Amino acid sequence: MATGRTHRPATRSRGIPEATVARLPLYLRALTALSERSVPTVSSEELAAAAGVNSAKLRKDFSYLGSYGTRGVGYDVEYLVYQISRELGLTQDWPVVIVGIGNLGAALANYGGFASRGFRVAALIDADPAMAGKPVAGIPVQHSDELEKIISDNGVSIGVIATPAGAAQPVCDRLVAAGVTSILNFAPTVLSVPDGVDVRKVDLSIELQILAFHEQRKAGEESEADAALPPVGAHGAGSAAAAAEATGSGVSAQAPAAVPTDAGATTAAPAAAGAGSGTGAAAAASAGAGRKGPDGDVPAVMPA
Amino acid sequence: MATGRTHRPATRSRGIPEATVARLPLYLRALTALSERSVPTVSSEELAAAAGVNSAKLRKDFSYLGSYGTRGVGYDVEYLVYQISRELGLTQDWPVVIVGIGNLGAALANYGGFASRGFRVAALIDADPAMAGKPVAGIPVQHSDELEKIISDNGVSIGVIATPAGAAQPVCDRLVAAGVTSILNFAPTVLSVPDGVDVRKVDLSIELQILAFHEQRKAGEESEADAALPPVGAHGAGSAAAAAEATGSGVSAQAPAAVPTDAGATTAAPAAAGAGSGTGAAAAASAGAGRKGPDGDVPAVMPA
DNA sequence: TCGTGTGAACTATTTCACAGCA
DNA sequence: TGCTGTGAAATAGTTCACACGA
Repeated sequence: MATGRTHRPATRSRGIPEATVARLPLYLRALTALSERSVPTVSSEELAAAAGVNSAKLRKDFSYLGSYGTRGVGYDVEYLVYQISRELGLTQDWPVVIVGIGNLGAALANYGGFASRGFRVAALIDADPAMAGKPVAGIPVQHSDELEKIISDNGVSIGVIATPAGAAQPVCDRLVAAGVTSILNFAPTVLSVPDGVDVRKVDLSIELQILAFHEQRKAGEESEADAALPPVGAHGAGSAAAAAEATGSGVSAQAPAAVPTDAGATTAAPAAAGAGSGTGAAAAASAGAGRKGPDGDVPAVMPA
Repeated sequence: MATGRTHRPATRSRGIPEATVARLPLYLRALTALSERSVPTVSSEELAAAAGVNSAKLRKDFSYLGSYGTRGVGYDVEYLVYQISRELGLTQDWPVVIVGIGNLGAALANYGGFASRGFRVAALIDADPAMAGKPVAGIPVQHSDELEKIISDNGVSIGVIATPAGAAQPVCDRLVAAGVTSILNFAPTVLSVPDGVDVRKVDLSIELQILAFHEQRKAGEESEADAALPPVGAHGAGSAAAAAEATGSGVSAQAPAAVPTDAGATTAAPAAAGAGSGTGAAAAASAGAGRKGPDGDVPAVMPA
């Protein structure tokens, strides 16, 4: 593998920035809501507000798709819904399989937004024989032995992994071998996939940790300097609407802004520890002496 | 606020970039795994592989935390686990409440990684009286009437919303009013919160749509002159994919790289359509005339 | 007159590449 | 000798601000 350092001619894709692609679903949702209310047109300002972004960004995003608006007026809701749907590939049907029908898998299977927008749950797969045949969300669970057959029979190219961490990689490998080229991973593991396969991950634990980081900062700031922000006792600021005004003002800064959900995707972890491990138990000697750390104790952070 | 464009002394936070913060949990997980295997030290190369990033990025990330490595050797696993945990604020206990104990809420409550790493499920809350008292994951569900009391009694500052979309904003408002300053939202809605409150969202539908976008690109590249795309009687613009160009045959490129999970957070949608709606059924007249689109019909994209 | 579309400026993030320490 | 730590260069993404068309 190695070879060049994966320079890659850079973000191919017709040129729509990833950041923009990630926001299209947001716009689409807001537009769909407007459409349902039969609103004929929206301005970038209004739509941006509904989608939770600022209008300049929205206009820039749309500019990558083409010129679908009308100066002095705004955007035609229906037309834009169509254009974005098409751009996202939602005008076609995407059969998906969900592997791992535990609590989470069942929740995903029942998730309404799943069926809408072109996604169709082609099958629910679980390794537990006892689950086989049991209907979840109206769909009978199938045993994982069938995985390959299901994938090819249905032309599935998107797989959702909701298995325990340990089973994720093996399942992923099988999915990929069977032809899946896009994976949504809910298991707390870094998946290694061949080039050309996309992986996106959703990780509760990571999200919480990011929140904790900011939460900790807030707490520290209280006493430090600016008091304004977190108003004592309970109750958070009141200003809710305040921010309104649009653009400027509010903003707020400490907004998480944009944080990668990431996706080791494609490139994927190359060597990924792979070998090694052989070490096995051994080294009960515990870890390093008290390195620079004045504290040898070390925390806890119990593993999952 | 208004004043300068919210310059804010800049990202307060000691200066650790958001992108880095978002990766710390990843490193932590990899390190914890190594720690369990009693591996004493790791090089940036190894750890990076395990975390699914490249070593340069990892070293740069760590450099924001301080100089915790040893040249020529690597990083002391235990020590690094501690440092990152501390940085993320995981050395303290974070009580969290999960609101909305449906399929998803139950899955979250049962999620192991939840309890670990300093997070503790302080309470499960649901609006359905029938749920009250029923234990989920060993914790009895409490009625939402108790929400405020639970928040303050337990000093909860992090809330998880797993309710249906419609209930999300009201629940969010109550959580915030009760003192919660960090919210993890699983409901497919843009939450509006006051300044100082962080919101992160996890949205299955959005992730799938992003995958679909890339999947579509892959399909189109295969045959270059897209054929499979949506014929659709309507369809305004022509060229659709076409442009693709394909650049590097090797495809690859379309790696999602880093895409924001985002978080409208803070600023949040101000006006957000709010009112309106009253329109109700009315306007069956359908939307605007056939604007530039030669197609008045418009697609489907059924709403959720 | 109003709001889109967009070049340009600015900010954030990633990658390079190499000096320097254990 | 090997690997960290980090300026500097290269990219990516956001925001500004304003010309232009309906």
